[in-house]
Amino acid sequence: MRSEAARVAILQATASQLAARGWDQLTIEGIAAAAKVGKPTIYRWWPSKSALIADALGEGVLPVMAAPADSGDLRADLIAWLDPTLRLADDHDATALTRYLIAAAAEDAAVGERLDAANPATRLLAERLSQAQSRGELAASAPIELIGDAIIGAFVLRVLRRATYAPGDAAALVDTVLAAHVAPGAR
Amino acid sequence: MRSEAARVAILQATASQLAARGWDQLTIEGIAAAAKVGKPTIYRWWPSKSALIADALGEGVLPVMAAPADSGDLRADLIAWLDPTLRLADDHDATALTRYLIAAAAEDAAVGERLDAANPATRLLAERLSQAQSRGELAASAPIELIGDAIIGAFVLRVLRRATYAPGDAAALVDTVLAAHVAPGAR
Amino acid sequence: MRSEAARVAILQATASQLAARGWDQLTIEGIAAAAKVGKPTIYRWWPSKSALIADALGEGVLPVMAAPADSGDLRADLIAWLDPTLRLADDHDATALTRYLIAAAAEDAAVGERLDAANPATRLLAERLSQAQSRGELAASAPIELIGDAIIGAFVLRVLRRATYAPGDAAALVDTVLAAHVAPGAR
Amino acid sequence: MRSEAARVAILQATASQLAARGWDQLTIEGIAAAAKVGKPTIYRWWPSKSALIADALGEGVLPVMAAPADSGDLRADLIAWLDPTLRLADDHDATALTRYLIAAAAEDAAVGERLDAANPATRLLAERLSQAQSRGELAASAPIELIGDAIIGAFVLRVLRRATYAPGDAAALVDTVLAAHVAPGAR
DNA sequence: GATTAATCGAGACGGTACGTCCAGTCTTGGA
DNA sequence: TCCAAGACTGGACGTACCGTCTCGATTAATC
Repeated sequence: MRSEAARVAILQATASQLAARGWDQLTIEGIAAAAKVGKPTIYRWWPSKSALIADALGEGVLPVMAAPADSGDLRADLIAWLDPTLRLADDHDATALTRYLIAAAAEDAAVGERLDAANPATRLLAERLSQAQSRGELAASAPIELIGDAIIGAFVLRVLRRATYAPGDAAALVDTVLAAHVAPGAR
Repeated sequence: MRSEAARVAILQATASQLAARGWDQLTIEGIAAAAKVGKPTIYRWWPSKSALIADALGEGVLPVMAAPADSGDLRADLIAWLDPTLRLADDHDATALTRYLIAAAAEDAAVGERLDAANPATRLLAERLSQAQSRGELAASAPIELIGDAIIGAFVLRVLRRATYAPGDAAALVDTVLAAHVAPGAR
Repeated sequence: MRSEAARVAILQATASQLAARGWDQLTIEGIAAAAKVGKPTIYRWWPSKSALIADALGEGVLPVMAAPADSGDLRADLIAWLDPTLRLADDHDATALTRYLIAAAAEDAAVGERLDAANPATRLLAERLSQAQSRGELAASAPIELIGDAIIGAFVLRVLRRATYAPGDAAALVDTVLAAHVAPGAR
Repeated sequence: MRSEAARVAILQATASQLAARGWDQLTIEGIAAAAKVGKPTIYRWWPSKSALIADALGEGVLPVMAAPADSGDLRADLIAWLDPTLRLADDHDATALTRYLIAAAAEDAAVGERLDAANPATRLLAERLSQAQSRGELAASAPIELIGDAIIGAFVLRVLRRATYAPGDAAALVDTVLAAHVAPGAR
């Protein structure tokens, strides 16, 4: 019978080890030791490091990004949400976990899909956009998913590039991607 | 005196091993064997796997993406350039190298920077956009770099997500990102 | 729980590799391969090559020298035992293992002690001498250990020097060392 | 033309490195560095570590044992010479070089022969014995070489065994080996 | 006294083995 | 009965030396 306590301990250990040491340095042995569990217990239930991370993502053990606020002004909300995020990307330690997850996603399809499904950023952004759409703030024809991809993709790229932050970046990005779809009378 | 033959053989072996086995499975030992070189020769000159890849990128040993054509119609050119790329992203084998490079970039800052600098996609796209700008096809105020980030970032995200291709994706993405900046009379 | 099979295989591989290749050429890697064992298994239980040899000596895996016969005539028995041994010392291949063990003993105290304790030559010679002593063939005051050291030491020296054998050497050595201690009426 | 300065520096470095680190840890690279000489300069003139040591022995760069005194009383002289030597053998650091040379001799025939030829102990002991013989202190029939082998062999064995010193050992050994050959009226 | 050939130092090369870490499998003993 | 603990085979790690090889720089002997 599978021990729930062990399962949780393992996923939490996975998360903390990933945050602390990175994808490459993440070892099953280390996770087992941190979770006070035998290695075979891990191998019994998960086939690989990636599967562990995919599961840890699903479990919400890995940290979470806040949702954009909903003040009624989509543009302002998105900028307010994006700006500190881009600023944070300057700090390579703060984005370390992001990068580790990107690496994991690049290596393993399951992590990629799970990361996408579990990632609050993607989901919450989509929700905010579709809210705006239902209110008429955004054109009905606006391709919500693509807009999300463009914004988050640009963020990912900046993280990978270790880009430096400049004030106005967030506004420029939001405007670039959003401008074409703002409903005529919305402003 | 450093042996140029060894240097080239090592970088080429790095590229071919990376393409064949992926970032995680990439071993210095394997590279050394493939390059018919002693391990210490590699360690003498490169501190890590990442440094090898960064160098291989600089050397142009890793494959290259074509430039968008310049027919005079920016939108059409970008779509023609982007569409097959997105379609290709359906094929997980074809994008494997892309994903390996993303993983490497996520793990190592040097690779990230080099990948950005050496990546023809980023550069060529920027050139095409700035050409369009100088012709008045694109608004003078258009943030070329951000537009590039949004497009390529969306592509990266789809590769990570193993998204499936749908006809029209390329056009939608280009329109989303570009629409706000097309010069008034340009269409 | 330690694997007995692995332990024995490793000690036997050590012995055969030592005999075949010598102390200097003895590699842990080679032993591991010959014993079909992982290197870490060796390092888990033995800190060094020397410790392996010391253990192999204790296990009796390394070859053994016959005891001197006991015909009642000490001098004749010792000569009969020593003569073929000295003759053999002419053959550098036959004494190779002896030399390897000397080298190992010189490098490592544990091997030295174990070699002394496990070496049947020392022990059997001492037993034969003390038998002779209890029978009155040898003076009660005879320093058995020193006599043993002198005989075996001379042998070791000849092996190191790659001395050539001459008939009568054995008798001369036995007489030199023993004469002073033969009990007056024993002959 | 061969550089004499380099030759001497190399042999001295060999000697000091051997004394300092032992036979096993003796590296050509270390010798070259200590002698401020390129490795090929060593390989040009000596085929192996052993050859270096054999040469260093011939050069007298390696330390030397004193001759037994000649007071006219052979037994007393030998004991006086042997006793401090055996006592010294208790100190494992002091005998380290002896053991290293034994190891080298065991591994390499050339060193064995050279060690024997160059070793003052063997030679000086033989000289002292033959002096005693010519004076009639020792029987004309005494096998000088064997007596030497027995004494020095016993010493070597004690060094290998890391035996502890007991007062009287020297006297007992000398008596054991010598008693049979002291000329009747000599005492 | 200049030229030329040998030898020098330095150190990179292809390799082998080192001793370590971790992977993933298997076995055992205690809960 | 299940699981922690941990030993097992195996393979890659990054390092130390091996013995060989090119390099220029420096001598030493010949011309």
